[in-house]
Amino acid sequence: MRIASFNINGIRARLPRLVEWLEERRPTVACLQEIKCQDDAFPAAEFEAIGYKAIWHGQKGFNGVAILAEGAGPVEAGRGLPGDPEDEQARFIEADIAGPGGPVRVVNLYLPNGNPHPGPKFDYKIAWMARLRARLQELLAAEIPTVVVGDFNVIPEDKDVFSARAMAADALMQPASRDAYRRLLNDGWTDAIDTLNPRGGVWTYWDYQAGAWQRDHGFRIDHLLLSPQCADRLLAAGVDKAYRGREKASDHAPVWVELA
DNA sequence: ATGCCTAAGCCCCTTAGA
Repeated sequence: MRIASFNINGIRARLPRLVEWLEERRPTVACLQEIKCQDDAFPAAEFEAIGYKAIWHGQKGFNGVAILAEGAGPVEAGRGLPGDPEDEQARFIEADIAGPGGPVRVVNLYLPNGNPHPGPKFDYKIAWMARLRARLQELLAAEIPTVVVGDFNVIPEDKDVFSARAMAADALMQPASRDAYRRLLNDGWTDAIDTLNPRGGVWTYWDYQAGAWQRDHGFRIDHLLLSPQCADRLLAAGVDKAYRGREKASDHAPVWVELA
């Protein structure tokens, strides 16, 4: 099965491009971030028409996540990141997906950006990452085959950015952000793209500004983390880079992992 | 040091993104 993740930056503005990608690539599961719409505005019928059932967690104007799956569709297993009842931002949804190798839990997240650093938005990011770690530790302890995907808004190492110097002040690569991401990996999650591209130089995001796409000034912030049960089944992982170059593209490209 | 683009709210500028 192939599980994909795509920060689409507005589902209404991107719908024709998104349908195009789904039909051309046919991922088994497609996790979307930054849908930027309220629940009643989610275009579920358009996805049904091409064979995908969906669950979604939206909010007005910003954020918002969704999981699409072929066949029987996703079975929701939770929405909203546990650990802070005050947090109402729509950034987290979990589902179980039936597969030929047994069910797989898919966690789809849109981690806070955290800029500007320092400041309250950065503090929210780091606190969110601590809550995420706690939730993911529960899933590891349960030994559920799990794939955690999404826009993590963390550049894990200098090899994951076109210029570490240009981005040095950014929240995406502050030591506190990287340490929190490293702690996740140390708990037992496998970063699929990094494992298959250990020398780096793989980008998943290119800014709209300053000709970043034309200059290939990107970085890697969209990640696919595999629990040990899924890491054993890793066949391939990659970036659908060409979609970033199309008309009306998102500033992110889709990423995907293929499991046996 | 700053803006470079883009989407969406709400209503043509502001907020947020990364």
